[in-house]
Amino acid sequence: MSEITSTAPQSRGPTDHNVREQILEAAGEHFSRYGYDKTTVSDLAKAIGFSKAYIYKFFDSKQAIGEAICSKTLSAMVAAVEEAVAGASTPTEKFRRMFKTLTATGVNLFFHDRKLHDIAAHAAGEGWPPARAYAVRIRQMLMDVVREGRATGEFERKTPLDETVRAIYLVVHPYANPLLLQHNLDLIEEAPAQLSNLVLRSLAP
Amino acid sequence: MSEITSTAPQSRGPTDHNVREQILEAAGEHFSRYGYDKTTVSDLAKAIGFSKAYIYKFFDSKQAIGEAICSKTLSAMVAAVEEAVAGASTPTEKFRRMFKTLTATGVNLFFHDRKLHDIAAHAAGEGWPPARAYAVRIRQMLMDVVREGRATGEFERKTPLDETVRAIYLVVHPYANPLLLQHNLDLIEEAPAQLSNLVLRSLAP
DNA sequence: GGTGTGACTATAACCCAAAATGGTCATGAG
DNA sequence: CTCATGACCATTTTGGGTTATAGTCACACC
Repeated sequence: MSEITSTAPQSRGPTDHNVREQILEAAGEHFSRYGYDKTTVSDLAKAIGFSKAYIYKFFDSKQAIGEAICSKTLSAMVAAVEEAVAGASTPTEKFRRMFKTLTATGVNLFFHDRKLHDIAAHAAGEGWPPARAYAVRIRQMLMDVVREGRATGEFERKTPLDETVRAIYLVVHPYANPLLLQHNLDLIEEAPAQLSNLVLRSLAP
Repeated sequence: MSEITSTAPQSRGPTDHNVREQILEAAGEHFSRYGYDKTTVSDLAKAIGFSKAYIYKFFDSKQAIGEAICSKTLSAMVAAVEEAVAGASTPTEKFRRMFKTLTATGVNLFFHDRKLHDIAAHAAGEGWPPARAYAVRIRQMLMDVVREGRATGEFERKTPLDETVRAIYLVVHPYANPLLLQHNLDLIEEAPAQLSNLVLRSLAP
């Protein structure tokens, strides 16, 4: 599972370096336990036995570290969704599972790793590259499913593909985006199924 | 334009009373100009020339005043949407206008009366009665439109009415709810039209 | 009864100096 | 040359003492 390839993840120093990984490991631990704000760069430095200054040989800023961690989190969610989709046979079922898994993993993150969720929500709100990349990835997956459904004749083909995908993404967005998801928790029980049905009705040939 | 009838709007003292209206007038002015938090109950008292204690003869709490103002705001939005819908001939067009006007008035509130928008967003987040009543009202309007569309044969009739309406409401929700709308401002240009198209496709007989 | 208030309390908001933090850089060790 | 840091600065964040605010109540006037 590779991190989400973001636009310009510019990091200083060698991209693969033992220390860089140590930093990320410590950051993952600290951010998850104490949160992004309550973790200082010095904390991370101490955790790996180096000085704070050395951290900045590998990352442009604290935010860059946050983005890397966020990237990992979102990649894990994408992986979970991909796995769920892979296990379905028809495009219809793929879409259902995609929506369901998307919200389920999001909710799971919210309740079981709140601190990491907060980072993801912040990233979504601020348009951090990993959040953008995540959104692009979701749209891609949607497009794949719709394409396949059109190929098999399961979905209608009149509406321009791009328009269809954009609209479906807009439906999914409030549940895929951590920032919005946390305001929709009271709808989580019903929303994925009901919206899946609506979307699939709109896709009927 | 009457305020949104909320569940248990319990207010003290006589429901129609000159002073009560004075309070609401002053509150509308102050909340809109300085915001809910920056307005004190004493400010309102001073504005109408009474003591703070007297305010509490008419309202249970500061929040109760806030709810009343919020109710007015949301009622105005509903009225705007109702007017737009009334001007359309077909259910299809009614739905389009409803969605469009809903987001337009919401965005307008956000940009032109930010302080009142903040109250509405807070109300939505906290589940204040006026916000709930507003949501119910929107769902009612949706149901009216869908019903009419089914009656004229413009919309499909297989899916249970209630399910259809719930799903459509879930689509509209992120743009009707002030709390969510403010996080979707970058989608405002495209969302109403594209989502309207998707919903209408799903309603096709 | 209806109208109206000053005095009171418990809690939340505010303020600001002191401490902590993000980030840089010149320099040293090997 | 690479690896690594302490000293340093500008901005934030924090602690906690003080003030302001929401809400109540007993009472006064008509």
